[in-house]
Amino acid sequence: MSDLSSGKDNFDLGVRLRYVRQNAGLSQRELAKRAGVTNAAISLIENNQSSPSVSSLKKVLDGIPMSLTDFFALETPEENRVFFSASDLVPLASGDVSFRQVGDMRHHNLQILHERYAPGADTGRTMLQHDSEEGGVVIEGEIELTVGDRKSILKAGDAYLFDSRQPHRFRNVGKVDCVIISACTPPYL
Amino acid sequence: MSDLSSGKDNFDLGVRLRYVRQNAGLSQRELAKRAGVTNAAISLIENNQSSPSVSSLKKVLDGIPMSLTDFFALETPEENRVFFSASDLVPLASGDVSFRQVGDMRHHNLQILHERYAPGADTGRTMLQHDSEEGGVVIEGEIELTVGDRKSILKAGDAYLFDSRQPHRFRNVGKVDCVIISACTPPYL
DNA sequence: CCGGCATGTTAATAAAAATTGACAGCAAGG
DNA sequence: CCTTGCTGTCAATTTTTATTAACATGCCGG
Repeated sequence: MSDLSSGKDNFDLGVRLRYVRQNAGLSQRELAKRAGVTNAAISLIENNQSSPSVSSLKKVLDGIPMSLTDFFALETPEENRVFFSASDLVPLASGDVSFRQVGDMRHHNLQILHERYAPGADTGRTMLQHDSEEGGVVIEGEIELTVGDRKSILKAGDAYLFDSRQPHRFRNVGKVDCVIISACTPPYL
Repeated sequence: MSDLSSGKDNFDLGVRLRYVRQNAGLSQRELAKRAGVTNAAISLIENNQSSPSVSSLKKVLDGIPMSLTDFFALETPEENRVFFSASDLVPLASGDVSFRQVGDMRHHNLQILHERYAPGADTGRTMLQHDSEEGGVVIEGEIELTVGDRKSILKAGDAYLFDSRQPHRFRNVGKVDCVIISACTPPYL
């Protein structure tokens, strides 16, 4: 029942593994076979329902193949990087809401995210609140944004900007995915 | 009874953890307290008698503190590094015989090691053999070196050079630690 | 429509790691 | 000498992870 991914670590092991596995074009079962583990183990890891031992993780990565160094280095892309291909964005979360980050917040004070909300996706009943300033532009779909006591439905081309200390919440009330490009400073997630 | 450190990975998680812990000036118990784990767990990990889950390892490193990225990045020092401080040498083994390597063999064909043999330490009854050429100079203490059917006791200032395909063995028959600076090409350990 | 075959997920069990609570070694100070 | 406090290690138990063997879903061809 525990959520092993919590910890504000900016590093979600499950999401990261799923990302590199899919990037390698492998199914859970196929990777499992190559790695010498079971598909169930990979499923549990990717959903953060278990935290693999380092030796297990090494076996799994050998099946991709990828080194432990490279796997954990994804947490910290190069310091002075300027250009990022789409596949270089760092996944911070996936599922109903997915966040993919540009660059490494260790070396920057501005966080740019590619966000995708599935229909019905919601940042949650408990409103978000953090000491930053954030804004963004809706690219596809629609999103219902609540900030303090104000609420609005934004469509493609609409934008927002507010002080993140105000309680806020994103909810996709539409029928298709909603894509947003957002920025936050200082970085939050 | 399994030796989790095997795997020719050039990366001994237990040795590495012990190294960074001692570098931080912490005892197993003190680190355990800061990390919120038990000293026994740290002992087992450092001796490669258990392979920590990633979440456990993260907790331990938080107590140092050190990030997972940095911990695993030690496996891969910078590619074009020229100068190394003593504390930058990469520990490959510790205990009765300790090996500390200069730089990263991923990018070099010459392996330089700082070796230390405790009194009685021995590379083992089964002779070493590998496809390299190796040599070294004794800095402190004495070492009994057997190569093929020849055997000699080398003292500080003495040196050796031979083809590693010949079976060989190092044994400290003295009463104090023996320190050797060695080189091997292509890299072996 | 169905059957076949792929996907990812999940409950029960086996295996492995973490904790608890010891133990032995060592150095400093009575 | 003994005590005190530190170090690291280890066996037995608890807790967590990995495997086994299901199950549900989705897609494609008949």
